[in-house]
Amino acid sequence: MPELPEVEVVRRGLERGVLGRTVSAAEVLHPRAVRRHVPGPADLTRRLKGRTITGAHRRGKYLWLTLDDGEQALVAHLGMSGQLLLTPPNADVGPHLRVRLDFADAGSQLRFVDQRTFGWVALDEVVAGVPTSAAHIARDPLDPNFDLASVCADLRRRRSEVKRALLDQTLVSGIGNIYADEALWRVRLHYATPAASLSAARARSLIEAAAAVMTEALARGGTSFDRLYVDVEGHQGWFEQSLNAYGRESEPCRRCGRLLRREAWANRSSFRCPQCQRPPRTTNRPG
DNA sequence: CGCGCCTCCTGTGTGC
DNA sequence: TGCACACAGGAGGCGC
Repeated sequence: MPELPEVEVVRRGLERGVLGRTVSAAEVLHPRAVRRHVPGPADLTRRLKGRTITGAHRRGKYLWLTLDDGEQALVAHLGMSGQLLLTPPNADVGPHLRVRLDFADAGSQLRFVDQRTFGWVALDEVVAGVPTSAAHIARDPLDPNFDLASVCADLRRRRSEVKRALLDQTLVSGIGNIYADEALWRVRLHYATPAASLSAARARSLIEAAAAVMTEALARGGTSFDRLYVDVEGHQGWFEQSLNAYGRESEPCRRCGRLLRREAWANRSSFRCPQCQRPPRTTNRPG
């Protein structure tokens, strides 16, 4: 499941692998993969042909390649299982290839491969440095212009559980289920704690913990928990072994030794330590 | 309008 | 062994 660190690894790979290269042809093999490109697959491939890639950018989990016309970008969201791979042109094609870009230099191909097709690619107009499809996405904690104080203030105004707020990409972007659970474990917070009940210091430490764990994950090449995340060369990341909460059901907490629990939450799973991350006190008490 | 539930999708694992 | 079903979840859409 690609979250910020995994998407950043892919972005860096693309920066090394496709900058300055000119698209000679594009093919869409599954229409669902370009559903966010409203004019349709034919329009996408026609407009990509002949364009040179000038930059590789990211905000949260959104990734985009700017083009030499100065106004358009090829935007990609990897969803659950999307991969952007640079492969030799004659490399085997698996069952999940959705979009393919050939380059005029006849070097590597850029392939969008996606088993579950929650991901997508689209050509989008860039406004104020951000594609329109990502305009609603908040800055992420690794953005130089990330405003920590402002995000903490917004977090404390939320009338929802803290984990729900962490996962809201319009509040702070880049955090998914894995790094949300890791950040909550680091600051000993239960996922159901009301966001509005956090002190300013606690809110700040939580966002800082999310930033720290994602920075550490990036340094290890990301988390390849379900083997669906790989970099542009097909290599896995190595942060899974450093996870303290996610995926560690019935394993001992690395702080206190109690066995971690997996609990159903919002149609998903949450992992927590029953000792370090106690449930919030119920708020609907008389008086 | 804020909040939270539902849905999209397919490979993998499990239980009967 | 084969079938049925639960599970994984990012995020847009929609209902309250």
